[in-house]
Amino acid sequence: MSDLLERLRGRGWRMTAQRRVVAEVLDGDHMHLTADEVHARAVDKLPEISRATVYNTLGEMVSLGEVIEVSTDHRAKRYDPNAHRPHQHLVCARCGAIRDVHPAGNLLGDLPDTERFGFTISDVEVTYRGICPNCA
Amino acid sequence: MSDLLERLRGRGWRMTAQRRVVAEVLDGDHMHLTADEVHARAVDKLPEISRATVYNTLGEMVSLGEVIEVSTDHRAKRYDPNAHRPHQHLVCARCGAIRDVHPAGNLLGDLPDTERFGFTISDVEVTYRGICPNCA
DNA sequence: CGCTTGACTTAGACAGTGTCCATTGTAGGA
DNA sequence: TCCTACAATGGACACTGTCTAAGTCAAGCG
Repeated sequence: MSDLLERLRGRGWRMTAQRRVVAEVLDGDHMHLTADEVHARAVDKLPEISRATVYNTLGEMVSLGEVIEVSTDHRAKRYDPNAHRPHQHLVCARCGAIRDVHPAGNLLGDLPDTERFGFTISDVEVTYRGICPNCA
Repeated sequence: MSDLLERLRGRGWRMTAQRRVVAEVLDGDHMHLTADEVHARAVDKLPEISRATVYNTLGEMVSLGEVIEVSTDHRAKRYDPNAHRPHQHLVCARCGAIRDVHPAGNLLGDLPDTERFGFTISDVEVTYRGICPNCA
């Protein structure tokens, strides 16, 4: 049922009820939750789970590369379990809705050598902003 | 001396000592200060300026499109007075150094219609991440 | 199967960043 | 110069995230 959980188990993660619940919440149908939203949903399944545990667990998942941290608004980080298909984000400036998108071009290649200032570039993060159909 | 100040004056901004100081800080040592850093520098010039005023003033400058809000790390917002030449940012993953860069391609065009989900897209924000020469 | 141990969880205090509000001050026009 | 609307003040508050000390438990081992 939970791919995410499978992969984590395979990495020698000690499996606890708390971690299972966090993984389930992320893997469920809700995308791009904040840490506190994850915590709220986790509490529904496991009332005594603490905020710190959710933060720790999310942080570990990010370190393991199983989850991506996104900050599209300038507020709380959001967690995106879709870490295995590279993608970018499209955000509604009005309601904050977020969609995963897959740009065509070679984003890394768009930056000429003369604009790299000796940096070794490893990653490009793109956020498209606009107004979604509902808000238009 | 201060283009920024000129432009703001031209928009009918009520000119106060506080706003002048904030504009000078941004236009001076320029480059990607956080709000609290701006406040610290402003206090050097005008000791009684309050934190709230700096936050308000920066917010107004952003609304007027004279300054851009950047959040490259996932911590404090930074303020970029270089709002009139469209540009993106290159960030060192280790030391946090930030450089303005000017990518070649048509970033907006990179997103095919089929990936727009009915959004009216108005803006693209790109952050290149890597390691700077000093940290390498 | 029960022990042992070190990793995990907990609750709550704390820190950083940003916002709000009631009050006081003041820029700029009449 | 005086008025008034707009701006600044400062301190409380809210949100997000981190840390710590103490208790708990998963999982390997005998």
